[in-house]
Amino acid sequence: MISTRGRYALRVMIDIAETGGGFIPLDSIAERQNISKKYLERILTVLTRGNLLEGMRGKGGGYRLTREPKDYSVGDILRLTEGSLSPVACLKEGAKPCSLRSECKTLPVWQGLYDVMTTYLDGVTLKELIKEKL
Amino acid sequence: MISTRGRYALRVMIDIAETGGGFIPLDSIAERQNISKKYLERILTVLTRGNLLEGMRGKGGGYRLTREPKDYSVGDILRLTEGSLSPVACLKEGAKPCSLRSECKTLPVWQGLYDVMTTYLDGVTLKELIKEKL
DNA sequence: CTTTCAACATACCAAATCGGTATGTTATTA
DNA sequence: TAATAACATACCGATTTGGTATGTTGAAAG
Repeated sequence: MISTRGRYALRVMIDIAETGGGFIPLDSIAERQNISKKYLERILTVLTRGNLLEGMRGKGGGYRLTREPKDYSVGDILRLTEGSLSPVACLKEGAKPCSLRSECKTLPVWQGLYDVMTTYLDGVTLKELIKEKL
Repeated sequence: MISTRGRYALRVMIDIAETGGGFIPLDSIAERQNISKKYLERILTVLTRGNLLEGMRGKGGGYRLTREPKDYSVGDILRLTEGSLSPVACLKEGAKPCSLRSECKTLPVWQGLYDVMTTYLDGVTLKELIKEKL
């Protein structure tokens, strides 16, 4: 349902948020989180392209947040890495409108499910998930 | 996320609930719902094995509900056909307990998501989805 | 008692997705 | 110019998904 891409992405965002304000190299994230470097690289690429992270090359480079932890919702992170949070294809943004839409008896169920999911996930921010620095 | 198996299953349950109290043959369901007969057969097998439906062979046979529409929740139907409603593997019933469970910062998120989903889906019954017979 | 109807049981298949790896290029700093 | 580390592509095996084919069993009608 939520694949490792999204789950790893969330863990990585928490990791970076906790580790500090500077650029964090991929290698150290992979080590702490116990994720294959190459696989993690693909996930970080998505996060960077989506402007949730900023990448910096060369020595002293790495990744850092582009905003404050309180300004990331879990929904933001998952929507980007998973593609969509829609539980069914017909509710995905950009899906071809179903011809039976008006008479579909199941649509309200999916819409309702979609709503409770997004409300919940958009309500949790990174800030609430990181360990406060003492 | 929710595959056609679960979506079809829900449509079929609504169909059977609306069509009446007798045995409804697969062929007529497939026709009304525009689903391939052979694929539908597999879904109905799951629903029958899970005791959500009762099958009857031979002429005059077909499928019928084993309970009243108000006693089926959407969650029941989807849990059976989709296997689980858990959004992540580590929360599936019977999953090997994650060794990092106590320190996992993302687990509460998944648990919370799981909770809002099941609360919602278990709160919607078949009865609310069928067209009242006038 | 045999034909017909319709559920039940297996096995197979193509395409897509998932999780992961390999190889190489570009930009930054020491 | 050498080391570092992000960026870019392309490939791969295993699993899941959606679907089909073939045949068997049981119940009712004739």
